[in-house]
Amino acid sequence: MSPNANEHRPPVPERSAGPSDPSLHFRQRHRLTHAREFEAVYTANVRKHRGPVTLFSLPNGRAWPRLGLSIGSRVGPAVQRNRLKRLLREAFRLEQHHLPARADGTRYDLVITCRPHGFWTLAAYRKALRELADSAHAAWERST
RNA sequence: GGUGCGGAGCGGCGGUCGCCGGCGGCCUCGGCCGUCCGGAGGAAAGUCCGAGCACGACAGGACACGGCGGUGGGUAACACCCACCCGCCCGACGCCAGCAAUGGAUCGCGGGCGAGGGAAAGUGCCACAGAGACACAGACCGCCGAUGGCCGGCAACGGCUCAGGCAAGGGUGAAAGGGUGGGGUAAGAGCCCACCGCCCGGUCGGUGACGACCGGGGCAAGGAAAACCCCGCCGCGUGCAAGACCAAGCAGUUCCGCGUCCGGGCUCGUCCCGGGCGACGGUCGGUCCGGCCGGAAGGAACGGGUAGGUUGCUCGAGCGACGUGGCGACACGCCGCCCAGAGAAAUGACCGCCCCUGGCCCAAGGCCCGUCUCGCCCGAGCCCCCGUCAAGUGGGCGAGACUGGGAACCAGAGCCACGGACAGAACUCGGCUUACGCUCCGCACCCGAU
RNA sequence: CGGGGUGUAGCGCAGCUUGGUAGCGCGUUUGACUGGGGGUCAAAAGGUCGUGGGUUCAAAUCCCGCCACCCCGA
Repeated sequence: MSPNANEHRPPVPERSAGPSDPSLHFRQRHRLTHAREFEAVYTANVRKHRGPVTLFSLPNGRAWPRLGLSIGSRVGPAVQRNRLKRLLREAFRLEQHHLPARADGTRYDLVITCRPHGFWTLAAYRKALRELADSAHAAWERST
């Protein structure tokens, strides 16, 4: 959508998404569905920024990561908000097995918030998601 | 080809990875699987009206408050839609004037707009300007001064404008109290007359708004009700986070659940602490005996609000053909169809080919410009000529010719690129309003060719 | 989902009820006082009254639509 989206997208080699990989589902269990789960992630207060995108993180004690999205009405009208959430969900779905895991194999709950911006491409969101999750993981490893 | 009205569609095909709901399987009962089925709109938007539905309140009526307002119809209903009436505006086909370009007027015609009841029920308002602003009004500039008065004159009459008469003209203003023409008069005036307008009454036509005609009235009755108001009609409140159900737990309420003896204490209550006996409850136990435990700790019943789950939740004033009735909105009949139901919120991502659009480039062509020729129209501004006419320059339109020029525009084999409107269901419908690009279809009218 | 409010000069606000002149404070500009600044005094400039329609002779004001922002309730 933005002409300068290429600045955020050095040509990342697409990771192979063939049948050799584990499943790329995005089911109900991959989502945060209650306000108290969002509150828990917010109170942990581990957040990383990249441009207009902010990521909150909290270990969830499960074998899979979970995603929560909080896209306010300031981002745009409903069509644009829906498009942004679809892009972020797709990025999470494709990257879910490359996101960091703790030593015991458990993963993190992630909450993503955005400020208004000209939308990026899917590859740019995948790269941002991976790097932000790694950065948050490093912060948790230091604190424990 | 153009204009107007109405309707339909929204990129297509293939592949890979996914999402929501349904159905069907499998099992470790919570998940997994399926060459299975369905999956955004005309505005889903704004939330401006009208309803359904749900709960609460409610005998009936009146007041208050709010909304609506030509007439008739449509509808579940409406501030919506249809038809008609009235008023206003535009056009110029017909009309008039002009040699013509063109201009003018008002009806018929065509198109558009209108929140369009009542201002002789009442209250208030109409700034500034103006003499006067709603009062059977108003003498600023004006007009007259017939009649009466004064002066002059024998008189006819003349003068003064003192009394007074006048709403025709000027001027002010958004608006000055019917209009035009004639008579009349001292000057004037619906004072009188004709026509037009207005009001009242009647007849006829129409369901009606209203219209036509006839008769009467000399005109009294300004604007504004999207100022208050009056009249008529309509209207209970809250809204799916309405509301209903389920399990668990909690606050709370009610009921049940110790009598007796001895000792001690004090704030002397039939209170507190300790002990014995008996009953009661629980527990061990198949049962009894018995043991252990219990004494305001518990048990039973009722039971919110919030959070959770289920439901409300999509078969409905439904959609699509066809037929009938109606000018139409629409109604009826019959046949066929099932078409999203989430709940931190689904319909997406990527790749390839094609379609549309945009840009680059460009041969011929269309096209444009120029020159020449021909035809038609305008008419006296300029130049020239002239006694005038005529002709020429000039302006406009059309046709043809050019091995003349141009590449902005049209079209286009090819290449490239991003772009593909407005916009996302949240209880459901009917409207309104606003945003919006392109394609296709139907009807009506106009122009050109055949 | 429902309800309410605001939009006027660069900034903050009056004026709207009862329609006819758009005003106040700060700021800006110019001049004077001062050697200069500040300050004071004097004068001036500056407004499609958010936007599009309607009613009216006349609209910031009355009515309707739209836009933007803010607040409240569940």
